[in-house]
Amino acid sequence: MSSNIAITLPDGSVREFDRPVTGADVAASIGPRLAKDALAVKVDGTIRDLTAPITGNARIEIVTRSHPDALEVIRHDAAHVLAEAVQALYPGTQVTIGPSIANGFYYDFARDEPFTPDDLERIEAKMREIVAGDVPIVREEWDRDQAIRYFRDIGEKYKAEIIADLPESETISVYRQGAWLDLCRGPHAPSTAKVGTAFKLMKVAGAYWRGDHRNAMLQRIYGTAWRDEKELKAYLTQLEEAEKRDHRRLGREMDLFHLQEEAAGSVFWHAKGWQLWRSLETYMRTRLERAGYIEVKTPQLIDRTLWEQSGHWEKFRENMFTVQADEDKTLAVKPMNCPGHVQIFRQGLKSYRDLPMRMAEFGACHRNEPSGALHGIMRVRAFTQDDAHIFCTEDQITSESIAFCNLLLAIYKDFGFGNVLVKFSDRPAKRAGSDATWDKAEAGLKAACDAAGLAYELNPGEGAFYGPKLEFTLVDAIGRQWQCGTLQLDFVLPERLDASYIGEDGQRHRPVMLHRAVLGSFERFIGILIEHYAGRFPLWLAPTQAVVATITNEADGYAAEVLAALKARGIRAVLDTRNEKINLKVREHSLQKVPVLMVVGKREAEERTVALRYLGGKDQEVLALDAALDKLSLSARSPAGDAAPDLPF
RNA sequence: GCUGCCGUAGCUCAGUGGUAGAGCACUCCCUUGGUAAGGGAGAGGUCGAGAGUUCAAUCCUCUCCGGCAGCACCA
Repeated sequence: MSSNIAITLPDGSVREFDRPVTGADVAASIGPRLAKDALAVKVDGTIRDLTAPITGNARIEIVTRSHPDALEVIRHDAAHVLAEAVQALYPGTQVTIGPSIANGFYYDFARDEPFTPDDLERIEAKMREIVAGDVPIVREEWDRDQAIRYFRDIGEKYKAEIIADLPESETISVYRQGAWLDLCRGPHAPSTAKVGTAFKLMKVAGAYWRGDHRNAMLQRIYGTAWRDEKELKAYLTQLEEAEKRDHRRLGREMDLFHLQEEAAGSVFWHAKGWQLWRSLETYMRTRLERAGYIEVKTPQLIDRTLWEQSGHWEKFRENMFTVQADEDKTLAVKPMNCPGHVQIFRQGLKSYRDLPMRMAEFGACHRNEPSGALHGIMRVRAFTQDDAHIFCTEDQITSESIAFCNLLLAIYKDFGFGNVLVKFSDRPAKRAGSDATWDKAEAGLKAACDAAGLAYELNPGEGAFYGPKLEFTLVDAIGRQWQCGTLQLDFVLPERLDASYIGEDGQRHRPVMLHRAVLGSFERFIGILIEHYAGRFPLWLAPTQAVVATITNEADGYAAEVLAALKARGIRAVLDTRNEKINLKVREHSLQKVPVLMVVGKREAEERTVALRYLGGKDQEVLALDAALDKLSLSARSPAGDAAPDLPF
């Protein structure tokens, strides 16, 4: 005990101790209440057990339930309690791993019998018993071989395997709660009671041992856990809210599209859904035109030989649909548009003066996705990309990347996606192209992010073999993340498919290809929009923008006039002259999420006005017909506008 | 693709070894009503497909198809 230990607390105050201390000691020195509430301690930014010795000067925070990191500890504890409960109820079940995750925790078990929903109830009840038992959770450090032997002897093959695979330097720690124990790195709260009561088992599902599909399938039990009942309830309510915006439900309720088993993975677009699509497509077309793109259309069916040349046949064969056209002729339905675009580029001699050539296609692609991957219209087998390939020189990579980032941000902003996350994947170990080229390409992408004010997360070594890439993830109205856009540099395909241009020097050169998409696919993006807006589309996107609803059939004539006037202004409106009360009409069109309701009765017919009611509002606004028309056509304008091109980039 | 669950009227769901029910929607009639469900009557189902067990299958068994959740996949 030669030197003192200085413990710095979050408020900046320093406490001196004359010997090694623990988080529990420090908490106790501050107050009994804190000592009681403590779950763990954060030492220089790392969460540790309260009993972990602190041997040197440190900044510490006592982690109580209100601490930002408390949930991490609570959920991890909950996972252990879950494992104990399961082994108590179902002897012979092997435990594997059980981490805390976003919103909760899970534990993977190896057991021949499947767990049923009834089992989950029993397990949860048992967990509550264990928590109520207030059993101390105690850390022990074991010898490696002894640990392997122990777990092997009690039949815990998976645990033994985990230990055997831990690096030699790793301390083998075990946490004991009562008679039960588990191999675990920790940290844990001092007692099972700290889990609290605000948890719930949610579902059981399969998961591969170590996430590898060649391994055994384990049973994963998911649970959620929170600081208190109020948080738990808020979370469950949020799940319900998310369910209400499910695009599959809204797609049906709003008559946008349907799916059926004879065409699994392909969408039947109904009139309203297709209107939505067309609005989006028109918008994108305007955007692309203004950004200097040309639009093309390439074949659905292309001979196998071209796919062999492009490399798809070798790398992507499994996901491709093929057609046996003749005995010796195999065609493939295109899974991507790039080879087709290169064919167009290759027609005629290209000059450096033609570059950059920005070639866009709303390309309908088919990929035979695994059945388990299909999900509503978000993950389908037939989809249309907002695809484009920019053929350019290496010198143009940076400016083209910047232009693309700006375009992408502007588009996302038009849908209210202000928060965009970027992942930057740089050169992988196995790659094509020279280091000098990669240097240029990576620098170009980085410059693009900087110029667009985008912070990016680095994904080292995760680039495609043919070039580095950016992936753009947007955050929707309820905080969920969707990866949509992408920008990939490609030095390989122009080579494989022999694309070239004549440079200033009169020699042939390889263009660089930038693969890029903003929406990703129309299907998926529309699905995201449905959920993001909860079906309440902004006026310019809403399939039906206005309904003219009559109160009495004495207003039918005038209502028809109003409808005609709306249509003349290009507003998508329908007439509701049914012999029904206005209450019913308001209700039904509100449920259909029509943005504007124009109610006309005897009074409006006489005064040539309309009573406007906006979706979600209770108030009505009575305007002269012309004023109402002006107002609506103004607010129904697409954000892309129809202004002159804002070139050049 | 893997594990588990599921498939009954347009939708949401009950139900039973002896060929089926509710609510909403739909159709018709009455009602002309001022901002989120007016009233009445009626019609509607090869119980996902195929095979098996059984005197008898929507129900039990198997296979297939599709859906849901998760895992794996997303070049």
